[in-house]
Amino acid sequence: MTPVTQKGSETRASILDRAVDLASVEGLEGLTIGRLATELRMSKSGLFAHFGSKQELQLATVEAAALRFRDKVIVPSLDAPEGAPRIRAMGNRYLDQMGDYSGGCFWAATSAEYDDRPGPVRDAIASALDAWLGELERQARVAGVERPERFAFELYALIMGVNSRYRLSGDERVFEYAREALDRLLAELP
Amino acid sequence: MTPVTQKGSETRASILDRAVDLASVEGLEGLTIGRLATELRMSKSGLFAHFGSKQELQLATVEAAALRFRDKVIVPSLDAPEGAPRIRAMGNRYLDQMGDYSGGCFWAATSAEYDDRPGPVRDAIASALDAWLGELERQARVAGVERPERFAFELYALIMGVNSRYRLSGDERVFEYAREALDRLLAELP
DNA sequence: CTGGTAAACGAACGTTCGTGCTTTTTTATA
DNA sequence: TATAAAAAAGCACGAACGTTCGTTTACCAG
Repeated sequence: MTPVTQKGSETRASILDRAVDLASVEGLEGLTIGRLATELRMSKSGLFAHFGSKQELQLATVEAAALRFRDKVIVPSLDAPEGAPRIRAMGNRYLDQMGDYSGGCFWAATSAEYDDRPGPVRDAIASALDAWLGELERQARVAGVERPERFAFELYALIMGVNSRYRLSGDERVFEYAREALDRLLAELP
Repeated sequence: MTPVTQKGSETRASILDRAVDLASVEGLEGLTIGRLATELRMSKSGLFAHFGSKQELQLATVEAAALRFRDKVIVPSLDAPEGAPRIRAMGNRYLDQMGDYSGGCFWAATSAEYDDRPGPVRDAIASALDAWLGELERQARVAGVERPERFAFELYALIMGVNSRYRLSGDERVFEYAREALDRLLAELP
């Protein structure tokens, strides 16, 4: 009979959960199988067997980060009506989550790490970010923005800028600046 | 008699020049003494002797990157009058230089790498970026901007956003978006 | 109870990392 | 040109990296 939950997939999920946190701090190259195993009180080889190679672990980590992003930012914003309210909801969700204890933004860390490093990992990161930009653009279009790609870029830049400045200088005023700038962007709507 | 140029300091300079390029791609952790030595056709130990530790090499690399930034972005902008014209000049210089040779922006790569990694290297990166933000802020103040810190943050976010998006997606429209947004920011001036 | 399979393990591999020591080569000046 | 200092190289180290191997444990089907 087919078991309802395989033991292995639970382990795999808990590995990836920790891997996303670790990679947010150390990067996907700095993410080390040995360290991951130590933190999870597993053997290196046992952990390794779940993925077969470091690159497969990295790709699985990117995928897990995308799922977490969906859960923490996208899904909770679906309550808000499409267009301006949802844009505001997503922006706020993202900014809120950034102040968390968590190791900073996975996407800011890894996209900067891989932007000059061709390969499947970079491609996975790029397509996840493209999807996020695309969603922002789609909502901007619904909101009646005249140039949705420009709008999406500016919003993206603001959010990444907040992450960068807040993480490095600890200056909390940047949250205020970003929310004001978002207001200014949304105020242009017809 | 005092020699006009010491051999060692030339070598050191050429090491750091290459180190900045390498760190822009691989990060300051991925910057490896062995690889640096191989590329410069030196022995690991000979190169190592110039710095004494990897951390000293990293700190010297940050310093060299700051000097290069000064030469490529700040100094050429000093022709422009202070205030709005100089802000525009610095922004354009930065954007121009970004399309240059591969390697991307040293500061974008390393600040994301070290924002969760306490220590002297992080401090050096942070203070260099603070100086850059401070200069933007100072020019904004001269230009009569009502809230120079907010202005400086938005400009910083735009420039880093361009770097991030251009490096990852190759979309050249972001340059246009950023220049438009800068125009919009400057148009608010009294 | 038995047999088979999935999961985790411990040990070891070859390589590369940063870092010491010692020796050789190069450079600058008396 | 001789010589002392500076620069570079050679060699070796312990640790950590990703990876492979053979083995042991846990679980479920017959």
